[in-house]
Amino acid sequence: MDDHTDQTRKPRADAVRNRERVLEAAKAVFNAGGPEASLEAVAKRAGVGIGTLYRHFPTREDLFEAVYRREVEQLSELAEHLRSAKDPVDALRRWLRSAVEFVATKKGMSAALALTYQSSSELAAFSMDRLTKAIGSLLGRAAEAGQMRGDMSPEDLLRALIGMCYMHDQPGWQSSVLRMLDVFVDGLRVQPAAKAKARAAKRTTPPEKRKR
Amino acid sequence: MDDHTDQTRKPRADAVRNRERVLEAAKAVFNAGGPEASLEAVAKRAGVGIGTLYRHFPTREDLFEAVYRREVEQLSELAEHLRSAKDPVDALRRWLRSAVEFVATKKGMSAALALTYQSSSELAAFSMDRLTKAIGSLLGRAAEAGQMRGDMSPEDLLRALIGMCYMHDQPGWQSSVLRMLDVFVDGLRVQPAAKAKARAAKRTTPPEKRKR
DNA sequence: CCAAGATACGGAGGCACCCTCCGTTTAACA
DNA sequence: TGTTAAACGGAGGGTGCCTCCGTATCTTGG
Repeated sequence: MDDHTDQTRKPRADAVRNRERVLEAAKAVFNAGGPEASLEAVAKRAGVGIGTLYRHFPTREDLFEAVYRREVEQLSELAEHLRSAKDPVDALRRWLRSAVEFVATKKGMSAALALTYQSSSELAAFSMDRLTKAIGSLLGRAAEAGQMRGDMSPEDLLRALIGMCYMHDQPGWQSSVLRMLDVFVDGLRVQPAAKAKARAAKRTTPPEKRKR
Repeated sequence: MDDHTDQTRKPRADAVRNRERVLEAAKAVFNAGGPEASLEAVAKRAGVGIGTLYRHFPTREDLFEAVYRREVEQLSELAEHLRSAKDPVDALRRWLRSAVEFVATKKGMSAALALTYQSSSELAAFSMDRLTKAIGSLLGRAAEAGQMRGDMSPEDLLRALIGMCYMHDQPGWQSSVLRMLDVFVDGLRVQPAAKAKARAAKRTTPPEKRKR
């Protein structure tokens, strides 16, 4: 009875490949057809059997969650890449734009997300954490370079971003949010004259919230 | 060709009755089983055939919308009744409590509501209007009686209410919201000493937002 | 009160999708 | 290359969706 075989086996290549394919297909199908789209359609688009889909993602919610998680991770990685951009402020701006785009493509999925978020608060925690860190990284670099106020926490910025996107049912919301974000980033920017003062305030008591 | 028959006929009694029954059943079934609940279950509970249900509400969304509208109207009517209560401040407080309860029973339906709101912005407009008027009526009476500040608009109060309920996934959110509302109403209350001043300020420039 | 016509009712039936189950295939390891 | 665990695919039973139409019921004019 050689039960010493509990050393984990390498996962099968086809399994890994298929999982990836299904995620890709699901992203496309859900974005196009909304959260009610047929899972059989997803399987067909992925070029796998329906059984395979169900083995990887036993419930519809599991699939939602996985797709969403993956995209959050991609946003997070984008922040990683943007860290090496020349202009830190521009990098932050670009990342925010990508985030808005991310929300935009999820338009049809908002109901599904509400449902998923409700059933798995762990997912909410995960994405908040990930996104906060992404923003924090970009924000921190810009602050260290002395180009931005240091008294805005990543959490605050994320909340502002979410709040702005929350009104995404009005027509033209996207450009509106983009405009607001630009204004916002400009506001965060350290004015040349005030640069020294901002650097001094970086790790001390945050200054009183400026009016208008 | 006597086409003068366009004088509207009285609607059939059974049709009216069945419509009402379906709405009642839908409310119960959706609250219990979430927005995915079977429409056939709704029909069965209402004691009507599935065909009848579909004639009255051709799509699932139509049914959602009708149920929701009806409840908003009930909230609105409650405000009407509360207008004749003795204590205007207490009336407002009671209405707010009912509104929170209304949200609470909709817990499972939040995803459906998101969906419905998205597809029919007219519904959103309707309910905002209705609820704003309901609050306005209670608020106005309390202000006229000199028991409350007159510089809070119904829209603001409604927004605050919605905002507070927006966090309804944390455990214990309901009591938290109720507590916050109490604080809020207390804050709106005119202090005996300041009563005269408040009455004077009623229709002029709002005073600076009070601290703490 | 009755007849006639308008209107609403119910549920059978066809269809799409959900999800499980298991015989077949394939990749990892020795 | 053989063995075996793991993954694959899709047939099939079940459920819910929605339409369609013969039947039942209500309103109205006489």
